[in-house]
Amino acid sequence: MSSKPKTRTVPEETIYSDAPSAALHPLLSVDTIIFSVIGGRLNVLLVKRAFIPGKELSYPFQGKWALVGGLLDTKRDASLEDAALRRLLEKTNLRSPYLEQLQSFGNALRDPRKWAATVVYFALIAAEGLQLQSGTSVEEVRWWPIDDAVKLKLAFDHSHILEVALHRLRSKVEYTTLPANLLPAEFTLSELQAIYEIILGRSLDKSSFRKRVLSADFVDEARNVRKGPNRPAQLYRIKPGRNAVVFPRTFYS
Amino acid sequence: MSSKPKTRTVPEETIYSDAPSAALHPLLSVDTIIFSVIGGRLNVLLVKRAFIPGKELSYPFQGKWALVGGLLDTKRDASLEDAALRRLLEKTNLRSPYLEQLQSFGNALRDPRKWAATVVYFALIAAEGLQLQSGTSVEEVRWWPIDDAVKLKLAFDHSHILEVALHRLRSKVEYTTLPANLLPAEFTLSELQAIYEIILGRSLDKSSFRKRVLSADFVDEARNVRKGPNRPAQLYRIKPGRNAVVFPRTFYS
DNA sequence: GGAATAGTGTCTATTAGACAGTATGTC
DNA sequence: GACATACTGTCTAATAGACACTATTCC
Repeated sequence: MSSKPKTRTVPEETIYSDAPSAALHPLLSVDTIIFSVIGGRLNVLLVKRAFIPGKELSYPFQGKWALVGGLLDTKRDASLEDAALRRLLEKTNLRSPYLEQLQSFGNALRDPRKWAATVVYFALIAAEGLQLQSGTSVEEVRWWPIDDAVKLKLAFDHSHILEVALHRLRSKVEYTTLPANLLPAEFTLSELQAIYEIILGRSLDKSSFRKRVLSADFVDEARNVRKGPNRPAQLYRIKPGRNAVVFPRTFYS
Repeated sequence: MSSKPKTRTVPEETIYSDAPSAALHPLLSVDTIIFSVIGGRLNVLLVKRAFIPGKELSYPFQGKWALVGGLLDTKRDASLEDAALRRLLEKTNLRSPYLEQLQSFGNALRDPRKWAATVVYFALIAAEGLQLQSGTSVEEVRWWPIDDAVKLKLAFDHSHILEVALHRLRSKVEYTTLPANLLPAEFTLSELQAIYEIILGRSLDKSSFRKRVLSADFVDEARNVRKGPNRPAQLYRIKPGRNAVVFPRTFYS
């Protein structure tokens, strides 16, 4: 996904701008919010910022929990999304199959060092069998149940960003098939329904849920069934290229 | 809305980063896409980049049409949104009552000078009675009918950005009350329906449209009526704080 | 009264939700 | 057969769309 930038770089002083001081660049970073459902609860992936004694001014919020991210590196990142994927991999050893852009945040005060902007991505992934691993400048990586995470005082304005992401997630659950990404490639409709119920925080009628999902035409029957101590359940998989279909209505009840 | 940044600025060389070359900053700009319905057609506001002889390298795409925007100025802009509003005012003399963030775009190749990212906002406004005025580095400002605008080769990746914005607009029209922002403060339901029909490119049933809008509870009856050579029409205004209500269903027909 | 647009009433088709009932596996 | 969960069928209520009808103004 990465490729070497090919731009000719014009020396900064010569870049024409109608602003008086274009050389006063802001910092630009990327952050990624990864959600997963683990043990029946919605979780978010956070990293604890390393302690680097003597660098408190230039590396703030030491020891604080934060979203996964970091400064953009124009030498190594071909695009914003590349940057987010690279940071995710570097800091947590995780590869996300896709990223959706949430929003950008930028102002003079969110970073104690200087004017800073961040482009935030988010993704839903199946947590099963993932190998997390603390990477660069990270003391610890772990999943936080969402109810605990929102009570933390995260680094920078990350608590605020998390709230925005949660709001977006909850609203998208109402009318899209996005949450299917929280499951492994093959899943049963009951498993999918459980995911919806966890995120929405209320139960849904089985019959309408199935009608809704099947008529949205975004899953294919898989070959196999899920065995258990009861009637086996048909497995489904997301149709290729359909990972966020929009339902024509929201859930009622 | 602007306030003076209060951050203490740490010299760049001392900013700790886990990236090897944090000093290689990308350019950060903001761009704004303003839509309006004029003469029964959807229009977008574009500016023509000035000719500045001898500055072709440092000020690219001279003479090309572009979205309204420019580099961020950390001295003058307290936030990304402030920056977008300031550029809009500077370059076109327009004040937008609100801005919605569309998306950010950033990669190594979209700007010939260097790695560049832009945070893009969009807004729908009522065009009537607006005084456009070409500002800084702008040779011309004007409304372009959308069908013509998409055929232009805009500066940078602005043609691509315009397509993304159009897609977002058309999809939001299906299930939100956003298009009401294209009308002046007071409007009739017939006028609102006409706006929806223009953007959707198809006609809607009057009865269902009215039921839908009124039951969404986002307009209040105004005092006045709109007079004409026929039965006068009730005027409505958007309820305070309700400028983008979501309908529980999309339009069918 | 005629023209024109505003606004309403009624019927139908669709469908979400409720909920009971049936199906199919394990033990 | 008991059980557990998968899956389906039927009824009801809500409502979007179609479309005809009425209302109110200017001329």
